[in-house]
Amino acid sequence: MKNSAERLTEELNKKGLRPSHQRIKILEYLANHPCHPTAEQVLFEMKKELPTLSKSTVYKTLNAFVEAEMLREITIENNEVRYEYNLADHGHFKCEKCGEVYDFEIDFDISQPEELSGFKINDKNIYFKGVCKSCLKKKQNI
Amino acid sequence: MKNSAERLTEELNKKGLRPSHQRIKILEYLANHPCHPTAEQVLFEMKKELPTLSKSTVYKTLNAFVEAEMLREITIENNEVRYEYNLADHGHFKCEKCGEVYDFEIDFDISQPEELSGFKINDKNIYFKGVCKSCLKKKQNI
DNA sequence: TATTAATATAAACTTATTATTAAATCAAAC
DNA sequence: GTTTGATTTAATAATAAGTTTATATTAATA
Repeated sequence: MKNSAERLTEELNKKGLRPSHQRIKILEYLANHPCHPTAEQVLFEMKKELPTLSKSTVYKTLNAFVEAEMLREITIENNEVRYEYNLADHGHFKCEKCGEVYDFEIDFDISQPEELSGFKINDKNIYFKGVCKSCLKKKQNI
Repeated sequence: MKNSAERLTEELNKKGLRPSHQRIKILEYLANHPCHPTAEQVLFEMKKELPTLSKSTVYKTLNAFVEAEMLREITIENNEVRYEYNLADHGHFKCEKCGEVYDFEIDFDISQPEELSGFKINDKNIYFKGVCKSCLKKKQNI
């Protein structure tokens, strides 16, 4: 575990968030897995460790983390918000077959487009869609 | 009008869509305005010309146009789908103040990222968020 | 321990989208 | 021009899914 509960507790304290058991566990999960779960997926996953975890706690916790800039919200599809711990600029690829989201490195220091001169840019997003290697492989084996 | 009703009628016929009055008007609107409306905004706008236009017609029409690859769906926020006639690759900027969406040119021929080698890419999207020039100007005048 | 904040539970809400069905429109044949 | 059949539209209701709220309970801090 790169991110120990101790370190994450400290991180929560720094942000003025009381380090409850649930918050530490949820943050630990996101910090130590390169995943991009929806709120629903976080709930499903964390129920294994925290059987009493509730939907409202997950939503409140994730929103609090985004507010505190500990997590990043990503929008690829119009019907789901995903969360990730990785705050560094990078692109996302979503597989149309399996739904998995992959990270990829890409140069975000694109020169500011002429059309946006005088604009204040707060957030840059790049996402691709298609079929991932693993799903392409499956298809061939049919 | 760059795109006459006649030309659009032909386009609809080519795609196998009966060129109804509503379809022509909606397509005409999108083809001649560089806008990125939601279904709701299309309804609101077109009601001026087509007072009896209904929600279901707008949704069906827009979906049919996307299906026929006459319009492109764009997802920036998780709670709204926007539509545009411009099928060429370009980026989008959404202003967090006024909600307006702007187009900008950007090089999409980025070399395929290493992490995506072996992946099939069907769709590339780039969107920025921030505050547009016009809203920045307003702020200064307060 | 007292105080304050966070969680669990269930229910309610919000809102984009779709289904349904009757009426209207259109194309084509008569 | 009229009839016929199929497609499209209008209007309403229903769906569906993610998200939020109310409240009682529990946990964390001072």
